[in-house]
Amino acid sequence: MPPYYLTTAIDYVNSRPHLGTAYEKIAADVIARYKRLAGFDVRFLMGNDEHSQNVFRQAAEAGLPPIAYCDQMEQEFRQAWRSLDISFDDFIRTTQPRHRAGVTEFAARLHRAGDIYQGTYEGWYCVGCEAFKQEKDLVGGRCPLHPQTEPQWLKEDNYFFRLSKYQQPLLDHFAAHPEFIQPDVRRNEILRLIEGGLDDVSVSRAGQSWGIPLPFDSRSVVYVWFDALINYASAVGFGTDPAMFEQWWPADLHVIGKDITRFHAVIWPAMLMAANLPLPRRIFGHGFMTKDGQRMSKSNPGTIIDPAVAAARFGPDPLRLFLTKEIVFGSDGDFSWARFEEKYNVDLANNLGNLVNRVTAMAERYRSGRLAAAPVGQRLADTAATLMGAYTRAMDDLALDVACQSAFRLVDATNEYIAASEPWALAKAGNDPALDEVLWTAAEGTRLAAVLLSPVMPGSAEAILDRLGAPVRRVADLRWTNDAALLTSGVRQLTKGAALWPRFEPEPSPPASVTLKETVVTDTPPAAPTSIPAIPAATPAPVPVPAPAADARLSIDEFMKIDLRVAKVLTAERVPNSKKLMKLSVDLGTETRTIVAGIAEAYEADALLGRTIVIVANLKPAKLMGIESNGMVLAASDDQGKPTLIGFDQPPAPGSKIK
RNA sequence: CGCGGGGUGGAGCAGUCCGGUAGCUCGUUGGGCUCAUAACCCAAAGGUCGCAGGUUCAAAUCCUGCCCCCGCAACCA
Repeated sequence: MPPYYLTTAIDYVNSRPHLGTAYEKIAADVIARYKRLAGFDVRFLMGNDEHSQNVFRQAAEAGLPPIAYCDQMEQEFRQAWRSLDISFDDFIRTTQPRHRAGVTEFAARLHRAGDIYQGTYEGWYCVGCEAFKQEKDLVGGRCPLHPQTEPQWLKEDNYFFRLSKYQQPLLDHFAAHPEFIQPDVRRNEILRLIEGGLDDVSVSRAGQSWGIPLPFDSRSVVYVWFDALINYASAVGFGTDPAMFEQWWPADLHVIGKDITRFHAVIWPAMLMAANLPLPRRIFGHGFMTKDGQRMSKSNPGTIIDPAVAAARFGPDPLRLFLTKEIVFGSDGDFSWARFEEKYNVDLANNLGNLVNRVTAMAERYRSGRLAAAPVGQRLADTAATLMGAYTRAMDDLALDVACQSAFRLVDATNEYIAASEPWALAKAGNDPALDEVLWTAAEGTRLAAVLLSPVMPGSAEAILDRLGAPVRRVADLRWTNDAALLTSGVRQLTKGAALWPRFEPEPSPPASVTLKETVVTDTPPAAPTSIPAIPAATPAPVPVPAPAADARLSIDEFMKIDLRVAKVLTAERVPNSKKLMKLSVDLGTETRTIVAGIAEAYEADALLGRTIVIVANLKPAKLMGIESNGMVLAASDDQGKPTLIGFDQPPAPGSKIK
């Protein structure tokens, strides 16, 4: 069997997986499963990226050694992927010995090749932050967070990768391999970037412990992104198992997000050239997910969807189908509960599920479930042949959405075939040969649709094949050459079971007077499913509920550290060129303060004048759009991030303490 | 001139690279069927393809200008 090695990006472990990361894994999983179906020896790699300073900090905050924190996160991620039925063959962590060995070897090679050289990074360094600061981040020559300490002009010894040297070789490679980076928009973007000239890049950080030491200078660690990219090689034995590496490298496909295409399409290939290794065959930069049209972001909690919650709605397969079929692979896509439910009803309840139901019901009713092979109806056979061609072409082009549509056209064609051949009429007329042919053909059309959909909906495909009494029912055993055709031999025992996807009946919509904007949007489904989906995940996993922090409650002393005060707005003006910021001067009784608040989207300046508000009075100053803010205005935020100011029924005197 | 995405029947989207009858899903209307999950099948209505110019025998598609919406970053202390 020819090998096929594909990877997803490895994930930062400083937050739990969300629907966007899940989308990437699902898409890659569909490709992996399709390749297995097509007869390839597939190796599907995923993993976690652990050597980031954020992770180090996050662990410290959680009071854990970094590695223990990463161990925990690994379980979270594995659990999430299991609940989505992701069939990865290997899961790499950048803290594993095999990866350290790979990175060490890689860095040594580039160093030997003369493509890593020592340089210095110069800049302002704040001892308080333990970080370099850009000139623009300093306020009056001081770090805004540590105004007492004098920033130092530091030179840090740093190692650089000679990326500039590979500009022309990269352009040559792009010219010779137009399919190297897809889709085309990404390719053009990267081409322009390379044509614009490439600068050498820093590949090391000095004075840090959380990372992989440079083999030629143990005082420095490998920069996290350099470290991370090498996972694709180290996972198949680079630096540890030459025979294995020989077998799997180069990777056939890197599935990544569009935000990291430049790392994968520019730096990574250049690194491989420098190491004298073959380049991956294809890189695909998929788009991003939005929720109800809004970018998923942490500052907008209503947009964050837990993939396990989405999968728990109807089971993992409807989610996998929705993301694969409804989003043009390569473009951005939107998720909304309403659309998800609609597509569930249309595709699964009405069409595929109903088809399985009517086929098995007719088999039971007319033939006690037992069907013997019969000639296949020509009109369906012709349609099926066309659709299978379209399906494989689409899959091979990574047009996953188009492939799904082809599969569903076969579902439609089978439904149409049944309507046109009217088996119920044949039964009444006692036309047994014709009835046998129609029942067999309909069962075969349905079985074939299940095979085509098996990469997208593996658990469901097995359930369907089972009911159809198909000769091969386990997804892992399906082979394109044997199973992807309308069969004309054998005897089957079909079983009608409970509906695979019971129709979802939405709650009656709220009164029309409630405008959508004011409806609070949450990240949980609007209503519970009316019945439990019949198809469990291959590995049923309980929905993980985020564990509440052990005891996050404050003591009264801690609370008292926060100085909340009543303040009266004296002046208010929008900060020029800003979208959200309003500059306020407020009366605190004893003094007048300038505060910059992110409320300009919700409040007009005039409406704020004279208003009594609540502020945090003892916050460290911060500079926003060049204006120093001395406090924070308290406001409630809805899930869309829109603030509503706190008010009083009787305005107290400015300066009053709040507790 | 910060970067990027988008404007196509009532809703949500494809099609735009490579010009040639504007397509899909939902919804609406009418009909059919009764094997099936009020499902399925057939048919119909409904579109100045954001606006204005230009190129062309021919423009949703190519060129120019403009308008509008949405992300990201700057800015949510």
